[in-house]
Amino acid sequence: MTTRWLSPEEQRAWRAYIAASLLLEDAIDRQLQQDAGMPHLYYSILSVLSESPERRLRMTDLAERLKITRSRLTYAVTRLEKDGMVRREACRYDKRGSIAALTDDGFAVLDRAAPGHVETVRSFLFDRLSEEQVGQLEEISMAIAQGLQEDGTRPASDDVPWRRRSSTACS
Amino acid sequence: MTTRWLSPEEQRAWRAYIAASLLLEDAIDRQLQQDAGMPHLYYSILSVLSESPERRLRMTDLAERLKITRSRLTYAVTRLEKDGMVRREACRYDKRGSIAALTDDGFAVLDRAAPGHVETVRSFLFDRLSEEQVGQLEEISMAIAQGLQEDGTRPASDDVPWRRRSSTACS
DNA sequence: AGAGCTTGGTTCAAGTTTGAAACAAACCTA
DNA sequence: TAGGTTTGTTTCAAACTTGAACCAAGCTCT
Repeated sequence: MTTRWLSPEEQRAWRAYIAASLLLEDAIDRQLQQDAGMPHLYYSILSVLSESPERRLRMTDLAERLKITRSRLTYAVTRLEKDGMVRREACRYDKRGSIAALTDDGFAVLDRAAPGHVETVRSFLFDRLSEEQVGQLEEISMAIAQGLQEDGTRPASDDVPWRRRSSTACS
Repeated sequence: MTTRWLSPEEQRAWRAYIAASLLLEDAIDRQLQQDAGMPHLYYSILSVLSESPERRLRMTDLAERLKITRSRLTYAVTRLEKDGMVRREACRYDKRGSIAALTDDGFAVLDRAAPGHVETVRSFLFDRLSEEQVGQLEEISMAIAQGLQEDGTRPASDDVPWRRRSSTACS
């Protein structure tokens, strides 16, 4: 089967996209590292927890929401716990389970960092896009995410990467 | 000054975008790691080099094109050199300079991996988007990247003799 | 010419991510 | 109910990234 190479338009879109996502993540990471002493992912963990019932969530659910591996989450939560932003609790329904709970300190840090973070996202992203483009970005992102989440086991070819499923993500 | 929080639409777009970019990079990294034994960035390095005149580029130019730090590039090129995909050469115009050159082995690896990579990008990205959306994605990405690059610290004028334009292919 | 600034690139330590392997609890099922 | 499988989480080593510090070579100005 002969390769369907990218058209010039696709080529341009792909390169622009790669560049933009690298630069944006970078800028956000830098800002949060500066102002909150943690990378974007860690901030997102606090953020998701803060919106969850009782400000706590099971590790697996948290990983699922954030679209990251369990192992990566374990490391991150360990660090956040060390810093007193999060506390681990046992799950009483399932003794295997572990629950991450946002501490008051964690909430305070989040609260302090939020305005700066939003400002950054706004100035680097939304201030540059028209209202229409915001809608387009959402649709495009949803389409991409959907394709990557739909349940593993694809027909035939087994060297195609698969991905875990879940609903929507975080800040 | 009171924070301009994200509107519900912006919120949704942001979260969808974060999820999509994480998932996509992840899928691509996994595919390339599988099929070419290297992460996406490393593949991109080979790809950019392969399209450069004489298949070589100065470290700084390479870093600039890829939107990564010099330090990160140094590490990556060291690894690629160890694997024989890239060779470092001295720059004769500027004795400080170091040039990364793609080896024949590197080119061969790139050549073998390219179809699978393109197929992945296509199936996870372009197959899910309409032609219109591809255009939108490019415009949105350009807008974002532009804002993040015109970032003070870089004087616009550049008369360096060995600076050149890139052509086509998929990084 | 040479002091002092800038640029190109690497180095180093600390932090993060990855994927596979290890464990333990929960869930079957014969 | 023992044995096997699946599920939730952590652990470990190896790979990668970060940012600051460093060094050498070019540049500027006097």
